[in-house]
Amino acid sequence: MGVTQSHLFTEDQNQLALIAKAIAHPARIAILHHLIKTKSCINGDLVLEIGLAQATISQHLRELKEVGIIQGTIEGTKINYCIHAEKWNELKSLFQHFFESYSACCDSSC
Amino acid sequence: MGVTQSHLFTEDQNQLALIAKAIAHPARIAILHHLIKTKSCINGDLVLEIGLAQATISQHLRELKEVGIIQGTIEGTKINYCIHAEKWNELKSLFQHFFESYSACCDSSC
DNA sequence: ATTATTTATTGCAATATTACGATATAAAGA
DNA sequence: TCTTTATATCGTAATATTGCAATAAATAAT
Repeated sequence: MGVTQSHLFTEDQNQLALIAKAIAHPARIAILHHLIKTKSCINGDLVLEIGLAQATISQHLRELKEVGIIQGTIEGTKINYCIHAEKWNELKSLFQHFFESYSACCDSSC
Repeated sequence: MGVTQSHLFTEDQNQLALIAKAIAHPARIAILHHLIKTKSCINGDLVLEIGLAQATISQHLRELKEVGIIQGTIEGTKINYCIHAEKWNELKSLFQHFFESYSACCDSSC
């Protein structure tokens, strides 16, 4: 028990759920917001920006990296994180399709 | 420990995270897909459609109801669930804004 | 070589999520 | 009224997530 029954669902459903899960934490949204704002691909002074411990931020960064939404390049002892543009657009259109699959037809006639 | 530090983030960040969390499970996406496909606002033969137990489906429906993305109307002993159109559009534009806040400017120059 | 800086990882505690059987509730039909 | 049908809720087990201190690893600076 307690484990998601992925085999019951389609590839698409599982994938969209995974992406949503990556976004489903305010810290990770804050990280993305900050990476977007400071286009220059800022590293982990996210620890100062956001009020969480260094280990926690690092963990959130890893989760974002795992779904491919950000990428990091080593620069001396620091690491430059930034949005992965292609992946971002991919995810963007995934969500777009999801939301548009409904909007077409219906009024709330329930 | 173990509890999300919501006070560190903005209203917007917390809200978007909550919505993402509602979508962040393939069963809930499958439910939404099914409600969209059968416009006629089908009730809980979702239990047959999806392979999960009745109690589990009911729990997922509640979570979707709690963020307002679906609504249910009692109809005898059954309940008609359907997408809540206005909320859907609200969420749609929230995600749209989020994804568009980046797409404007950047290439993956990291 | 030693020390400082930056990030990742490990281990652990607190809490949340997922799933389901059992049971409760409530209306419909016999 | 009694039974059936449909849904919700409760209790509980298994697993996942969140957060942090401590520590490791790796480069830079002295």
